[in-house]
Amino acid sequence: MAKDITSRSQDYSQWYIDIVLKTGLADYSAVKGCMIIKPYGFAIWELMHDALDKMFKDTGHVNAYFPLFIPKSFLSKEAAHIEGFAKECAVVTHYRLKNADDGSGVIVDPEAKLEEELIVRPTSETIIWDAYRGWIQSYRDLPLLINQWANVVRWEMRTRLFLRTAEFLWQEGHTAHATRQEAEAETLTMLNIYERFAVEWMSLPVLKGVKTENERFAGAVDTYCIEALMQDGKALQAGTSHFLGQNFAKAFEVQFSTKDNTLEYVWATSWGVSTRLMGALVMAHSDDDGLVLPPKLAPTQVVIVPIPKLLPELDEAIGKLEKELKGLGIRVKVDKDDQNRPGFKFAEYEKLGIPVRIAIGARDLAAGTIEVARRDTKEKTNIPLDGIANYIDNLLGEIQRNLYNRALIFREENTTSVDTWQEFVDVIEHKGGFVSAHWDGSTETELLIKEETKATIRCIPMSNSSEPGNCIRTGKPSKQRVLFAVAY
RNA sequence: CGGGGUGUAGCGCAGCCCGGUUAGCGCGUCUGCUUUGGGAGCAGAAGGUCGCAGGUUCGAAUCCUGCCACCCCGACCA
Repeated sequence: MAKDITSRSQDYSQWYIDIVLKTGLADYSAVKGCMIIKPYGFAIWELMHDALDKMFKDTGHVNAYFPLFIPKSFLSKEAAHIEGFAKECAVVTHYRLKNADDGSGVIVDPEAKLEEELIVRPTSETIIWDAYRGWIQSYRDLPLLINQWANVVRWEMRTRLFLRTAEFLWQEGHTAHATRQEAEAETLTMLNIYERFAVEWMSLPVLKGVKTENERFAGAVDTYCIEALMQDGKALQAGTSHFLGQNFAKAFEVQFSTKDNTLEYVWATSWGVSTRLMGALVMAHSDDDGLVLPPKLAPTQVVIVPIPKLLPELDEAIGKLEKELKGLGIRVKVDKDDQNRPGFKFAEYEKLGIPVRIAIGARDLAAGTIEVARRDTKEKTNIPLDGIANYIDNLLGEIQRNLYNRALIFREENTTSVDTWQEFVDVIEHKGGFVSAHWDGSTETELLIKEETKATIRCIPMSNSSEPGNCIRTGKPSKQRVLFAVAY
């Protein structure tokens, strides 16, 4: 086991913190609840960004940037929306500092009070819809498919690295459509993109579903989500896509002329994923030795460790191998550093989660093989040098799939269908994971269950078939099962 | 906002209860030599306003008061 990482069985929460801090993904900062994303962590986020950004653009979206500050009055225009965010907004009240008269340092200049206070965006619906009013006049202006990559601030009581921080990075898509059907289709298109990203890039199985009224985004008509299961049996919402109906169009008076020359409010969606995905990535695959990264999101996919002495012919063989791998588009690093010994490097790269490690020394050269070690299974194999690049390329694909399959099996083993309250409580308390159970559809019951067990309804799965039954808690009739879990 | 914890070298800690030379230890760093197929060995060296501010005392890392910061757990939430 890694020297400096707490084991999962000992303290899961500390394990997560150790992984994040000690693999250089992130660090705490001078500001409470805010984090520094360090170069290694940011490199992973950039790979996520690039993959998602391409998917957005391939489906017709364009990027733009809206202001960090939102006039206070905007937030109060949509009643449900403000209610959802009011408690966690940072407010800018002044615009100038000055030196204190007593020389004790700088103070806020009381003379420089803003006429209208500014809210640091917790999300950008309001400022964007205020702008859309001016951009949309006719059906010819629709659809409007805009995304922005930005930071947002939500003043959380309790924060956790990546999973919940006061400031975080995300993308937020905000689209406007002429018809309800089109907006609903857009909501689902984006949900499917998130699912595809989770599965294909993060090797993360996710469940698509609809949120209950209680868990819905403030201001949305429907909130769809992808939910993932972490290794400790807790659920994590990994992405959301909202059908906003005409709520924001009405709040911000955004109307358009139809072909029939009538005035109608536009239909809207918004959707987002955040740096929280980094947390999901860590908690889905990593182990007591450190990070385990899916190859597609690994900043370095293959590391080559030469075994000293680095004689000219060994150096030459490594150079050739590096070139071949790069030729296949593989992100490869050669560690010729003479300061650290191979054993140290092995441990270090395992900690960093690099999917494939190649060791090559004089012994291998003589035998015409190299040692290939995969991070996911810890297997080491001697492979002939001949045709090695293609072998590695395939191996990366296999690791990507293996991580997904492993996580999928874990989720299946940790999804339990229950029909009695006793079973429900027992599974939530002892086994964890997703619990599929009947629910009477009322918010009161949902809140009651939450109070009694800490479990919340993660979603009403979209794959659900209707199945009559009785509510797990109240016994009232239920049309279908929903998914409960204790969540992050 | 409640409960708990921490703050001493870059990192991890001891010392504090019971005040007293020059504040220690491990890791890391630097220099040199030997090493190198799973976290190297030896020798030497550098590195500290002991979280901040007061107080008690001949004397404070240590006792007292106040403050600050961060972390963990809980309530709230993506």
